[in-house]
Amino acid sequence: MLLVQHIRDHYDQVLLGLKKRNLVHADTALQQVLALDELRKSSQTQRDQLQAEANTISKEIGILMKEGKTVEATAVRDRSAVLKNQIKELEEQHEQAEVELKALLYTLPNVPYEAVPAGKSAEDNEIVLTHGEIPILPEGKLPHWELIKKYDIIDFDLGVKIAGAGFPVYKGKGARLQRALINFFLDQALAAGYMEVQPPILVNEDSGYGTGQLPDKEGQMYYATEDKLYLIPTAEVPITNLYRDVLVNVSDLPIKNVGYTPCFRREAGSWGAHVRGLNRLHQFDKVEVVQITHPDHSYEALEQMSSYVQGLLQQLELPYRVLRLCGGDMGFTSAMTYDMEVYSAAQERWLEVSSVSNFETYQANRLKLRFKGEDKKSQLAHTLNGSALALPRIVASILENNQGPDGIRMPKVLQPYLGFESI
RNA sequence: AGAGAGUUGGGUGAGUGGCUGAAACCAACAGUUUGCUAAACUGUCGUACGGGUUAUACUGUACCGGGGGUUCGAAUCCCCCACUCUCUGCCA
Repeated sequence: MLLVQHIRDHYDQVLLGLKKRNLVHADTALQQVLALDELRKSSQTQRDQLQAEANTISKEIGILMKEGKTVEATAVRDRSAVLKNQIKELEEQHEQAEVELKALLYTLPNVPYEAVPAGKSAEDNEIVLTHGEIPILPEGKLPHWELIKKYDIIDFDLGVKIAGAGFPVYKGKGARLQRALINFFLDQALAAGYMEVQPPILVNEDSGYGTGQLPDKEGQMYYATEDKLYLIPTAEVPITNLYRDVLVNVSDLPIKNVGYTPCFRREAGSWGAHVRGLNRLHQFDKVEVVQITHPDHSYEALEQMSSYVQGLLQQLELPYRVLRLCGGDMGFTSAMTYDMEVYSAAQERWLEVSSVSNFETYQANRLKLRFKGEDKKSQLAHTLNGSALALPRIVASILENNQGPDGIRMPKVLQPYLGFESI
């Protein structure tokens, strides 16, 4: 959530930023934010003054009562009744301004960082770099959804029986590949200085608001109505919310956490072409890294996280490219996002396997995640996160890119985890 | 799931209608003392939103799990909700 103070002080910059996101009514919305804030402040000032008078009167009454001056006390009490009504009115005005202000702020996305390119859609994303050779596959190459059948390692039909479409069952070497990837990713993150956490995979409503899934994205999450809990769409939600309402010491920054969780997405309305096999699922596995940093260092951290993820892809011997998302394609809460895409050689497509973002103070403001600096004042921290990595599309590209007449070769780094060299 | 107890500042914990934004202790911070460390002593020490100021100072209001109510006045009384703990039941 944007800070009103920031909108007030950097109006033009915020406006320009929101326009980069192609937000049509940005100017109107920002003007309205300022107007509501003014109303909020003026009604508070008036209310506080009256309340101060009322408080004084109450004390006087107390003293009069003690002295047994009942008549005088009654007279003062009448004045108090008048004040009470006025206060109530101002209070309502104040509260309404606050509620409307908050509702409006919830509809405003984060302001993009200056380096974010303008643009409307994925077409306009900037390709930062491309790495690795695209393998030339022999005749008869198969897409991964054929390969998993041929080698009987992932079974979608069984998943349909148990849950439904988009809930695959991993079997034999397929299951072991999952486990190997998860362990490999976690071990790598540990080596890079992240602390491992195992968070709940169901979260309450407050957590959904904290990281920005709510309000608005509730349709994308599975919801357990009986207990009012959401299944997490990403470990970002529980891990970042560990720091909701937390005041950390500046010396503790940066905080670096990593966690493996399954992720659940309803993906309502997004099924169609290009979502075969592992390309899009309702349940998938992901290792997520989260950082909480000092505002001065968050973009360094973003670059760090980006190269960290690239390191993983290099070790897995997958050709990839890095995109800097344009204003129109970036997530609601992000100030800048890099997407990592691997090349899946049988589908002949780039597949997004990671998204690394800096949210600056946008989430921290909602979370009330602050740190106490050297000047003893508390200020909002910056939050970042990235997939490191999401499994299904990694599996898809490993299977496709490494297929050969004698089976599917496994990347060297995974072999110690797998206990076999090929499928 | 049933019964009971509880939720107070960074922590422990007092406080049952006005003198309590809140004792005391601990932690933290600053200073004094000290060859260093430690100890001792003194002081500071919640948050949010306003007013005010170049910025401080100063000042108002609110906040004792959340919401509502009673009252001139609520941490304190009443109602609803959430959460925690204990016992019983069930169970990986």
